[in-house]
Parts: sequence; structure tokens; C-alpha cells
Amino acid sequence: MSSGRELDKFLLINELARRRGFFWQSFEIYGGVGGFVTYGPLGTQLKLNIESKIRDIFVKKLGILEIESSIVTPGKVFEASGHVNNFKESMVECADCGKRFRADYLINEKLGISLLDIEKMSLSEIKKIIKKNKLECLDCKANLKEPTQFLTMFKTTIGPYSGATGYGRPEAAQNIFVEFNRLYKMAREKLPFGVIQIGHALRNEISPRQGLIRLREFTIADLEFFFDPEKAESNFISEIENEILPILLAEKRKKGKEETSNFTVQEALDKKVVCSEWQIFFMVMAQKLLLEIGIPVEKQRFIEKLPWEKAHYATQCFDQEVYVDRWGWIEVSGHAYRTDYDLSSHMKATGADFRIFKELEKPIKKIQYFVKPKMDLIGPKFKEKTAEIINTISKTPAKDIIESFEKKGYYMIGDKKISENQVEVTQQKNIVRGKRFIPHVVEPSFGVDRLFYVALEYALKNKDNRTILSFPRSIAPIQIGVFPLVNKDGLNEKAKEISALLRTEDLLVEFDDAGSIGRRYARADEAGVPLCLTIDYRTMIDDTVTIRDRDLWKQVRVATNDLPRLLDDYFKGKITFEDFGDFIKSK
RNA sequence: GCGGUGGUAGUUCAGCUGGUAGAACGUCUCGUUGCCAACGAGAAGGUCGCCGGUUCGAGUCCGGUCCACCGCUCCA
Repeated sequence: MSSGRELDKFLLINELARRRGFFWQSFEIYGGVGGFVTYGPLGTQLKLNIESKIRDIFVKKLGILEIESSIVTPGKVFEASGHVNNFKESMVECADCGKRFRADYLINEKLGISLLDIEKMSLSEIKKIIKKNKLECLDCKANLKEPTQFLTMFKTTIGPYSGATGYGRPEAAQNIFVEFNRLYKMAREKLPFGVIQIGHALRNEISPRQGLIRLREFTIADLEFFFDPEKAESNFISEIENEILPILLAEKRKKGKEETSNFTVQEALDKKVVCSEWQIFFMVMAQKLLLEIGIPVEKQRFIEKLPWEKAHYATQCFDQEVYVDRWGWIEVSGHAYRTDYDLSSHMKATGADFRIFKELEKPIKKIQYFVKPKMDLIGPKFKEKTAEIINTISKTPAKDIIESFEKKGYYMIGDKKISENQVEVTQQKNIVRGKRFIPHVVEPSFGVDRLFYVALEYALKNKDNRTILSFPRSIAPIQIGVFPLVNKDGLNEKAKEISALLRTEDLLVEFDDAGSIGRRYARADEAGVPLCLTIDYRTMIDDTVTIRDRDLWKQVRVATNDLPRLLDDYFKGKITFEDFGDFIKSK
């Protein structure tokens, strides 16, 4: 091609998506705004189907609880969660050439301070460092302006009197954490349990590019799975222990290597490649989800995040990536071990108690000691110091004081000596039945728009110069096309009748009588319709129709009466096209 | 935010040195049509991204602005 760049799949998909109504950039009549997308009729249905795959795997099969909550969130929530501090970048601008740099990269490169340490610095500390070391523009060596910060959360005020700050949520997870106590009750106060939320999130990206891959408003599916860190075993491990996960390890990445290693679940756990059983369980589920929307396993991988790449809340973090034509590997889901970071943060900020009471298997009998000052002796002796001394005694563990008595015969508070006879030591037998702890969390988090994009890209096929979207049948936005072979002799009416019949069977049906039959097949292929029924003259005689398969371009003949049952089985994945009957011989 | 390229019909694009918009495909109507983008006749669709300037006259020249793509940057 003379112009240089060939048509890649990204371009093909965007063109097809606009033309056929999968998605397009929003607000086009106002010139368009980057980072916002409108899903058309076909796209909306496809996205719904992908979301129901997520619900299928997590909500229906695993009993994860689903909630739906608000996007606008009081500022305090994201202050407590650490997002207000972490969802921002310090930038410096050259006073001369206007070029912008990330302050942390600049300091790291020039002074060798680690990115992790820089992240902890405040804006004023960064300012000081730049001044002190006289850092200058990497390009033209001119002076730098004062560093500024970008907050990548959308900020607003709640209510008309500009009182309270609100943020558009940059993730759906916090809605789950703040409702923990109620949700725990709904899980019948048993660990482990999980909660999922699928909904919009907002991130005010500096430069949203790459179509559906980076949006300012997007759909996220956050699943928070709560478990007891002392009882972190997953009861599903035996079912998945031989599943294989391709993982690109952080140590390889540090050396600049790109090779993934295949681990069975068991190996990954044994070698501590993945620290949490639940985390690896959800990684396997994520791999399965992607497979079901049409991404082959060999086009998927997990990469371990490097320390400075990890979110502020995560200890161990993997990204699930899919290989795409234009950019290579892109992230479609994140798998973070968030520990008790979020629940603890909200406890500290609000005083709510998110601890869970755990009964011990065997109650522990404990003897508890109490040291009670004899006021009639201590008061007269220490006079104005008395208050301080009895205060100290009540705060000091009784055990320490008693030990001191045993060893030395007295206990020192400052320069005051307390002797055993100035206090009364009592003991009480207690039975400890349990303890309180904060659950740990692993979080799989899916970018639904990215799943949508990769599903489209992997469905995209070309056959005889025709574009085909070869969706797995369970996510196809239209399930069946119904066509009259010709528009006369009552075939059209019969076809409409059959469409109506199939619609009552809960199938997504499209009737089409425009143009030639071949054109209609082509149109259906491009919309990813798996099966097309054609009503012909024989239908009028023996009430049978032909069914044509999108990928094989083969046909079978089936009695109209059998359609509901066969199609139901087909779309539930119980039978394949071959099970419909013998192929009609092509002329 | 910076640099490069671009923005014309639903889609992909053409439009030379300024003279009030074209093609292909798609869509719709009628006819035709017995299974993989057939054919014939006809029709609808664009204030050429937006704002301003130069000019008798601007899709075309100039300035600004918005948006997209590529490269930096960003992507917690």
C-alpha cells in the first residue's frame, strides 16, 4: 500500500462498528469528545450478552452476590480509600518549550530515587527536590515551572450549595466495601463470600485514545471476594489444580524479557508464583470467561505487576492480557490481592466495625489478672502524683506488673517505686470463645468495554472477501435471521409468521426480505448472526425450512415444529449444527 | 499537553493553480429474482468538523478552535 499503513483490525472494526451500529464516538454533532462512546443496537445487545456471561460464571454458578450502587460518591469515601491521594500525577512543565514531564520519572532518572519512594512524596516535597537539585528540562535544558497535579477523578459538588465534594467513582469496588456489614449479613454471616458490581466508572484520562480501550466513562465489573486470611484455602482448588495459566513473571520483566511460563495451578501455588488460592481461582475463571467470548487461551496471558506499577491498595497484582492486532498485549482484567486495606481504611475513617467474629474450634480457658491499686495506701504516699500513677497502672497489662513483682519485688512508674502490698492482685477465669478479625480481599476487575472489543476482534473473519463476525453463539447479538426465499406467492407472509413464532420462544430474531437471498446471508454474516432460516416453496408444501450456518455456509432442512426445541438446545450449547440433520448438497 | 498527518454522503474516498459538490459501495421504492454481496428503472442523503478572516466569489488560501490517527506523555 502506497500510503503506508495497512488496514488493521482496529480500523476494520471501527468502520464496521459505525456502519452496522455496534458503537461510535458520542456527541459527533458537537464535534465529538474523546473518551465517550455510544453503543448502537447491535453493540448494546452484544455488551449485554457479555455481561450476562460474567453473571453466568460468577453470580449464577458461584453464588457471588450482585449489587448496583451510585456513581457519584461522597468525597470522604475516596479520601479514606486513598484514591484522592493516589489518583493524581505530578507533572512539571518546561518554562521555555512547554514540554511536560511526569515529575516522578524526571526525579527517578536524574537522581536515582526509586519510584516507590517518590510516590510517597507530597507535591511540596517534589517541588523542593526539583529546586534543590536544579533539575531542568530534559529536552532544551531550560528552567521548569512549578510542578502541578492532575486529579484523574471527576470532581463535583453534591447539592446546590456547593457544600460537599463528590467524585465520580473510578472503580466500582468502594461501593462494595462501604456496604460490607449489610452484605456480610446477606451472605448469612459466613466467609468466604463475594460481591460483584457491574456498572459505569469515570476516569478523567489526560489523553483517551485507542477507541474502546481507554474511555473516560466505561463499564467495569469489580468483584470483591472476602475470606479469612487464616483460612485462605479455596474449596475449588481440587477442581482446577491442573488448569494451565501462562504467566509473565515480574522477575523476567525486570530483565526485559517477554517470555511467559506455563504453570499449572498447583505449580503456581507450590512455587508461590501466586500467593493466594482464591486469587488464582479467579484468574482461572477469568481465563474461562475470555475463552467463552471467543478468545483462544494462547492469545491470553497474565503478567505480574512490578512494585511501582501496582495500585496503592494491592500487595500482589496480575493483569490478564489479550493479544490484539494493533497494539499487541492489552489489559482486560486486573487481579489484585487487596488484603484488608480497604475495609481497614473505612473503619479508621468512620469508626464502623467491619471485624468479623470467629469462634475458635476449642474455646481457650484463660486466667486473667487484675491489678487494683489500694487507694488508702497510694493516695497519702504519692499525693499529687496519685492520679498519674493509678492511670498508668490501669493502662499497663497486669501481667507486666505481676512479673516485675516476682522478679524484683516492686514495679517502677517513672521514679516511683510501687510495692506489691500497695495493690491488690486478683484473678478471674475467662473462657475465650473466639476472636475478631478483618477479612482479606482478592479482586478480579474486568473492563467490560475491553472484553467487548476483543470479542469483536476475535470474531472478525474474512471469507471469500466477505466480512464475518464469527461470535460464539452464546453472545451473538442476533441469534436467527429469517428470510423468505422470494417475495411472492405467500413466502413473505409465511416467513413473518415463523419469525413471530420464534420470538415467542425468547430468541433474538431478525426478519429480512430486502435484496437477494445471497445479499441477506452476507448482511447477516456481517452482523454475526449464527443461523439463518429460509422459507422456500417446499415450506409451503411440507412445513420445513432450511437452516444455514454462518461459519460453514452449509444448510440443513428442519421441520418447523421441531424448531423451538432444536434452537433452544443449540443456543444452550447442548447440540451443534451437525446435529440438526444432513447437509443439503450444494449444486 | 507537545510534534506529525488528517476531518467532504450511512461507509470508504476523489475534488489540479479559489468559480456555489462527485464516485463506489450501502439504504429506500417499483419491477425482476428458486440459496450465498444478481439485474433494470428511479429516489433519498452533504450549510465539505466548527468559528472568524482575505476575496465579487472559499471544500480549496490565512488565523483560531474542536476531534481523530501515529509518535512522545498518560493508562493507579
